Amino acid sequence: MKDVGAVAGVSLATVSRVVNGEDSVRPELADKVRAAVILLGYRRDLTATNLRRADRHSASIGVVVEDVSDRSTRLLRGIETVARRRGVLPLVGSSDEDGARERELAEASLARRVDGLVVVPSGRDHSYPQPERDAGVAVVFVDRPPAHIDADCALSDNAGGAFAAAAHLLAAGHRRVGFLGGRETSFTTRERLHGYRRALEANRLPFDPALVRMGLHDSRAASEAAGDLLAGEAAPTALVSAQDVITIGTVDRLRTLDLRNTVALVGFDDLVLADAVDPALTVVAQDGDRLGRAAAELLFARLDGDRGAARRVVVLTTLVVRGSGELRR
Amino acid sequence: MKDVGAVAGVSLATVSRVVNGEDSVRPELADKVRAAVILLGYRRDLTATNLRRADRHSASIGVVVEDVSDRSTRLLRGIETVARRRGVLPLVGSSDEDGARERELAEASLARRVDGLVVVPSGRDHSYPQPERDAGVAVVFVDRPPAHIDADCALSDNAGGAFAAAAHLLAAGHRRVGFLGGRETSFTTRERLHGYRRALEANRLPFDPALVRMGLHDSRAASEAAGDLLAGEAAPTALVSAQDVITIGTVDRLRTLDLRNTVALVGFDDLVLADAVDPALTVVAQDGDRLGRAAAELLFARLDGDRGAARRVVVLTTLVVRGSGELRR
DNA sequence: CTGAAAGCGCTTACAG
DNA sequence: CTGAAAGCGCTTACAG
Repeated sequence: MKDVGAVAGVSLATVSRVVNGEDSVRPELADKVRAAVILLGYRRDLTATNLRRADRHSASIGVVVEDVSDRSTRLLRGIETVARRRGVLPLVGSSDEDGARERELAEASLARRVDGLVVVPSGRDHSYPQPERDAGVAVVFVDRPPAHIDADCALSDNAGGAFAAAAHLLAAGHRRVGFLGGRETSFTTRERLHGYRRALEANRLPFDPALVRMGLHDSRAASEAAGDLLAGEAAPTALVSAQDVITIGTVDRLRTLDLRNTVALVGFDDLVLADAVDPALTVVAQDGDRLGRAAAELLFARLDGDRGAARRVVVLTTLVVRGSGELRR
Repeated sequence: MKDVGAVAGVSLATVSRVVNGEDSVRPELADKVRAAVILLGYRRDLTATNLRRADRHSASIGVVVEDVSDRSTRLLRGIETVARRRGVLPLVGSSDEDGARERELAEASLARRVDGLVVVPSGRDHSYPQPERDAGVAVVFVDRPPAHIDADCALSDNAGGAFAAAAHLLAAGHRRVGFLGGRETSFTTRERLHGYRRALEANRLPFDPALVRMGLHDSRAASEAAGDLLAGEAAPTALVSAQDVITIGTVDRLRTLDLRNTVALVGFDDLVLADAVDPALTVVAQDGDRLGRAAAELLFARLDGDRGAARRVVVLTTLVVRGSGELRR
């Protein structure tokens, strides 16, 4: 900027004013400055701008997701979409569900003076951004509620989705509907189990633990659990899978057992080839993009001055009917 | 930092030294400083650090991909993995294959003084980061080669993968192998077509344009093209699909035509439920994670002082045999 | 309308 | 070993 001023024959302050689009500078001087800017290929240093500026906005936010290459991709895109409208760029990191890493990543963003933070919480305590929050950094959690901090949060309607999945199967006449779930330490898993139970209740059916398998962490475990369940005395005639990897394992097992056209299945989370499988997969689809947008909107509302109580936004799921869930009893 | 100094009863310079882990400070003073840091919840402002520091490293890089929620997810993860080892955080953006947006995003990163830039190039001219590059910012392109700039680049072995796909089908006895490709403006598409042609040549078969459909931009177009191809006089007995969306459309059409166990298929890019489809999908899998890691390694090598000529790294693909590609003629 | 100067939060020679 | 001071690239009252 100093150099630009030298070339244009004006002070550094004038260059700053032109670069910032102030209209107080005489047009001919402004033109000279702009010419010098182009000549020198000058680009303003936003980090310095940010350091000096009164509002101190870095136009970047920190985003800590579970895994940028997996579950969180659409979420990230949703956040990006909203952020871009404001010229804000996300700094991203994958926590891999590790609370310590989550915190490290969040603090790494904070050290770079982000204006806000969106976190998919993994650890047991999410109070760590409180100091920055008090200093005006917006903090929003997404996909799961945080612990030990009263902050905004955007969630998927996990219970509602699982309810819809189970209710759909019950409506098709099934009375023995199994549930294949992930680890019960997971908030989303618990919510989905809860939705399943509510659907049973609504149909005046008892909750039968013999129809439920939890703690399935990958598709292999899911495949085994499904095989187990289906080999039992009073095997279920329909299954709810609470996660994409579980659905994959279950589909595999139904195929092996030649039960794919016999045992109905509704999965939670949509899958790319869901249409190509036989029968095509009926699923409860989450709207990751909207979830991300909701989180980003909560965040920017805070940056825009919203001082209200912490809000919780729930994004609805959609039942996508394709075939596997419509096999009648 | 000023406040910390006041509380600890030392100068700002001493605080800086302690925070930076210099061992020149007397232990008792250092302890006082650390106590004050904790007391005040002080966290260093990396942006200010970066502004003053001699080396001027911001410990962040810019990453512009096609779409964080789609094709580029594993790539992004690979970059993140390598960057994290160095405490570097990526600023990410999706270009949606729009050259102007790509440039905007890259420049937005550059304005935030990133140490390097990884770009999946979309536009026609990628010389825009040259000024910063001259100033020491590392610039690497990935997935496609850039134009009008002589820079490092990490690519998938598109030609080799397509060669392997076609050769695999030819080895199974097929003589009429079709090719379903995307837009020919795309570098990867052209490379894949080229690999397919090389496989024909290697088997002394002529290239027959009647067996090729290009410009397929989504699964619906692919489905139609596949139907078209298979309805012809001398329909192919095997197909190579050059992209994931094309594979999805093709699988759908083969199923509709009841040809899925008759016409062999090898797809480019792996898919989540590839195992669950009947027959399971044989594909040429790209290693997006490694591609991203390769790009990041090129970048950090430059930051570490590598001044050699621009390098091009090619990441190999893998043929994953599952069934659809092993149907014999 | 324009410039000289202070200062954002830091680091780093330079003295002492 | 420690501190006072200069300065990184900018913005912004304050004069003129």
